Order: sequence, then C-alpha cells, then structure tokens
Amino acid sequence: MSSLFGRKSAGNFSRLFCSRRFSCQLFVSRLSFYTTEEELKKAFSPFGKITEARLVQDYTSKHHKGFGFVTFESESDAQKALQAMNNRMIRGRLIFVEVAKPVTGEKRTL
DNA sequence: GTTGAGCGTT
Repeated sequence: MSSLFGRKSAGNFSRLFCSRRFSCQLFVSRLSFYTTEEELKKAFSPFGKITEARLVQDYTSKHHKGFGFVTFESESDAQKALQAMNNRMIRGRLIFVEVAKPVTGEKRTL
C-alpha cells in the first residue's frame, strides 16, 4: 500500500520559530558610531533570517547610543549568530552580543 | 567624522 503521507515535505519547518516578536532578539552593544543598521543586519544576515534590525538612537539629536537590537525569525539562528558574532570586529571596533531582555510593559501572550 | 557602559523604539 502506498502511503499518502509518507512523502517528504518540501517545506520543512524543522527550525524553531519564535513567538511573534518577544523572542529571538539580540542585544548588540559597543558598536562603532559609524556603523549603520544595514551593516549590522548585513553582518547578521548569513546566520539567519532577520525580521528586524534597529539601532537605538535619539530621535531628536539623531545621535546613536552605540547599541542596537537584532530580531531573528528562528530562535536557533539567533543564538547561533550570537555565538558567531559575539566579540566580533565591525568597523574596526569590537562588539558585544547578548540575548535581549523582554520589553517591560508589553503584553507577553503565548 | 562624535562620547564608549549599556537593554531599547517617533
């Protein structure tokens, strides 16, 4: 008997997906002041699918504070990029990568 | 061409 469900699925979803937007976020600090979001995203792109990349800066003075956040689509890729890009050199400066802490005040619905 | 530990957002 031929199994109708015995075939391999082309779109394999074996990777872990994070919940909406409160996970898979990486905290990137000690960035060079000349580093942009595209450089950050471009540096973390080969490690996984990035859904969001932001550099924290003042919305009035336009001066960045030197750190940012990178959101990955899969949690496994986020931690893989963490270990891969931690203490890495960008723009001639060493950067720190850590797991971002959850946003306070936002609803965390699973 | 602007400072240096850090967990943030119009």
